[in-house]
Amino acid sequence: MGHQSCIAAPKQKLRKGLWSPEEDEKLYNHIIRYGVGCWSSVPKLAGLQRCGKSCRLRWINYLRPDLKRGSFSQQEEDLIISLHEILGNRWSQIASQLPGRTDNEIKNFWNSSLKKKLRQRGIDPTTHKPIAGDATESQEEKPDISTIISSPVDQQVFPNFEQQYFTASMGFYGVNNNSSRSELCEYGGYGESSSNSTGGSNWNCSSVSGNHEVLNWDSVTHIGNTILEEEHFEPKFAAHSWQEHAEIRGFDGDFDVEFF
DNA sequence: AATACCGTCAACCGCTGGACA
DNA sequence: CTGTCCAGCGGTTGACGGTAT
Repeated sequence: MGHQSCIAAPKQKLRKGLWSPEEDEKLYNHIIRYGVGCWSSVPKLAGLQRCGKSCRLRWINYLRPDLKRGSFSQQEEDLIISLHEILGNRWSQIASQLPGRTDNEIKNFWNSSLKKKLRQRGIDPTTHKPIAGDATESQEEKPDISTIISSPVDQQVFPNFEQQYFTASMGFYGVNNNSSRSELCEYGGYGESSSNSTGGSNWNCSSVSGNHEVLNWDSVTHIGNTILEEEHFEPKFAAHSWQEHAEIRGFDGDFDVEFF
């Protein structure tokens, strides 16, 4: 099962290793002109001796025009840490909350820098809990995470959804514990019309376009109570309201949530 | 000056799950 | 149901540059 990775065609040997500027140019021009389509056909159409997988990676991690370059800001750093506490090593999900950053970039940043920083603060980067024997010091040095994540109780807004979280830097989030994977869903849809749904029991992330963030009301079996209430969102978090959320995000007037 | 060591980052590898025949 | 193809994901590797010895 699964697909074979970058096996060279019998006739021509596929290139590996670092990309040359010429290769970058070919790939970039091809995708700008024709779009991605099927990655496995991209190298042939673009005139590259690379496998489709390599092209895809090069585009996603380096050539994409919307990529943000340069070092991570303090806000991004805090966000990665707080998201990692919730999501673990789900780099792509973490990356989806940081516009212009790739999963690879975040993973590298985590492994080369953030892990070390957390250890220096006496925090286990895996569990995000104080390292044994270093509890006192780490408690003192640990940043006030309530400024990053808090746990609002806005049942009247989302009566069927118990897991709603506010993050000062990200906005308002719910947790989708669909099957074995939990994931964050950003709430919003401000300024949009609202409708309701009764059939579901959990949220699913939808696409985010512009400043319009919407949610899918998805039918899954349960809400991620267990994981987050027990492990992540205990009393240390203060409550925030939707109004507060709106104010922090800088919305004027009414805001609404769109269900579909 | 040489080289050993370390940190960073781009790229690869192997695996998974979805779509489809 | 099974096999194949594909995109996507996370772990790992290797190249490279900077710093220490």
